[in-house]
Amino acid sequence: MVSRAPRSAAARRSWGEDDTGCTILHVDMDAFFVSVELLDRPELRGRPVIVGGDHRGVVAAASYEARAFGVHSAMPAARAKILCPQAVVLPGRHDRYGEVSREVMSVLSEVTPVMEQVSIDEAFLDVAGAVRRMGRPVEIARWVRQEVHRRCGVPASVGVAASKHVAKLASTHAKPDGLLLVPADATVPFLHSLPVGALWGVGEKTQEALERHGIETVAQLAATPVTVLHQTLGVAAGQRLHELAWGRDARQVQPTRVEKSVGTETTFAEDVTDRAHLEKMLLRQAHECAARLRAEEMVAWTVAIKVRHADFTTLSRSRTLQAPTDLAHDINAAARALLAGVDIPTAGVRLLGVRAERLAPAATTGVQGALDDDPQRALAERAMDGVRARFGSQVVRPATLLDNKRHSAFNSASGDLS
DNA sequence: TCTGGGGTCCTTCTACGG
DNA sequence: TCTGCCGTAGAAGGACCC
Repeated sequence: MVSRAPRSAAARRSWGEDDTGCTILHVDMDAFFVSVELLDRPELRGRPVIVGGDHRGVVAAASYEARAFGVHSAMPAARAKILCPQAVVLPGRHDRYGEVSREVMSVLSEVTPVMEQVSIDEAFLDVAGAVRRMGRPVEIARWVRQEVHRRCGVPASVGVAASKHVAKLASTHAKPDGLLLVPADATVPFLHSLPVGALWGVGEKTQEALERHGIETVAQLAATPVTVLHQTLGVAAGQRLHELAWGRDARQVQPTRVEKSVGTETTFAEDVTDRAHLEKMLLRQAHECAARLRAEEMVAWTVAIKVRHADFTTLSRSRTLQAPTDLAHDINAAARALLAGVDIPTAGVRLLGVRAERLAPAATTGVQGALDDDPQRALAERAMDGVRARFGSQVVRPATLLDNKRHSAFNSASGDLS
């Protein structure tokens, strides 16, 4: 996928050869979804290719040929088609991307168990324990790039540095298909060569706030008194950015991550004004959340809904349950009660979502389905998991979600229920 | 141009109990 | 009994990441 962080051409140069202490590798796949598509459809190589971007959608990934026309990820599909009308637009095959991602992560896990997968297409490695076996960090980075390409068929860029933040920025500036080492003693000069928007945590709004204070580069940010940053961005964000601007980042590579919420949301093909229609979607989403909770053997204490109006104003409502649950019945009941307290605007609802929050392990919490006084319901939902696992996710569903000529809740990924 | 879907983290506001 | 203060927790919203 295309990083949205700005890059600096000046930073894409040699910063030195000494990788002493640079044990953090950030491995980032180049235009990952497009790379996988080209792997399966080599005849598209050299052409502008866009993945995603259907009706009301945005671009998920763009080939470098498409990027030459100004196309980038998160760009509305309509805009991308105007900029590059000759692009080949593909719908996206997330199962396939997941398959290749697992192959890539398998290669990385041969280097070290101290690996933190950040997303489908990137991971951090702390190679301190692998140096004796595999060589210096830069040699390991070269091995990673070569083996990922040889075994998985997709290009990877690697950043090598003394901290996660700088390794991440290094891989960004190594793209496409490159390797960039930022030696420990080059950390501050490297950072200070970048625009402020390159820093992790500086998006559009933060950048605007900083620019109002005349801060456009990391060097200017570093020179700004931290108290000014506290006032401008809040204490936490101001402190964090000031530390990052001086190359101070003590975060460790964390091999195990604990999930804090699971959710699903759907943008309707057309804005919806019918409350019954919305409730039907909530039920579908509650079942999806619950199935994922059970698959991960977690229960949730809090249920939240998200409602985006046609004019893009977005509101959320949440409720903490009397007891944690992994049942769609409980999640749906809470979500439906929350939706009941929300006015449906005459222009309609664009997006609806359900999220299960404050997760806890089911085994140690041990209160599954406590809200539900019907034990048969829990058995039924678990039986549905078994059937889906064996015959596919579409074979069993609540009766209220069964298709008919007017309502086909499961028919469209974009959530067109009518 | 018109804005997905999956998440995390932080700030602000409010309610509540001592 | 009422009011003010303080700490804490929950809710809501916003910004950010990929």
